[in-house]
Amino acid sequence: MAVAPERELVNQWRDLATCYNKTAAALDRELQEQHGMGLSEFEALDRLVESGEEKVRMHQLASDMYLSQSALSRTVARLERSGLVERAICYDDRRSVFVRLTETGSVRHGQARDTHRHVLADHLDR
Amino acid sequence: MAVAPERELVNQWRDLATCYNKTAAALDRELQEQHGMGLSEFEALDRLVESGEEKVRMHQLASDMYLSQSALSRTVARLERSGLVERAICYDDRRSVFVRLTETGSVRHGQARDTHRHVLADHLDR
DNA sequence: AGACGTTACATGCAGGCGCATGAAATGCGC
DNA sequence: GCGCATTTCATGCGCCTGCATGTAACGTCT
Repeated sequence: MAVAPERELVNQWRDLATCYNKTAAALDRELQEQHGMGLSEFEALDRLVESGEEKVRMHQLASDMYLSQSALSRTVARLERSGLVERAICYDDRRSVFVRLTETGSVRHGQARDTHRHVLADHLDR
Repeated sequence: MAVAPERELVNQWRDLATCYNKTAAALDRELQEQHGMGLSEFEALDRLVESGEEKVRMHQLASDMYLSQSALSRTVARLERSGLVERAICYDDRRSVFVRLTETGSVRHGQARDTHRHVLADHLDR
């Protein structure tokens, strides 16, 4: 009688893992094929747009993402290389780096957003 | 009125991603530190034990895991290198490979299992 | 001002993953 | 039995990740 909750816990974990991995894989595939960007890139863009701010510090961006600091640094580097984002010096605190959405970044995000939401609707049931 | 469900969907996805990544990271860290094995290794062992069978085909093992076929192949290779598992030829179908738990594999799984369940209890609420 | 601990990013490195491919065994149609 | 598509697993390759570390800027204490 004390073993049932444990099985329940494991099943819950497996469902979580399966659902996450399937959804993440689908998102990454669709975003890559249709918009030439990976999942982390899109998620970073999405946070950036959503913040409402014109430019956001790396650290702040990292804070509400699951990515590590180093992974975010490289993600932003990829976005910059693609021209979707620009880095700018923060004069208040010269250690920090501002990340700013470019014009094309805004457009590309808008397009990718539809794909993103659509895949989510397909894989997450309410 | 038609935008609220969309936000809800995105929030659901973010919660899922955050929960999964935090849990997976904790599992991997604890299993690595305390038992010298990664998360995929443990999950594979767990499926193996749970099957009840003495030996299981690779393909069957892969079927109820989120891992790709190539990733599973390497995971089993690592387990074999650590002596927790053995590969055996399947004489019915010589393309297939049986995976069999070793004595030490069984012991190590039993130990790691406690860590695994404990971490799950910490990170998943019912 | 000078020294020291802290914070914010970038980067070398090792390791895991998925995709595409390779190699071997199987099954199917003729 | 022969050829050809299919299945099953292994592996080369490129990419991404986290950890540990390096570098520069900041803050504090004296």
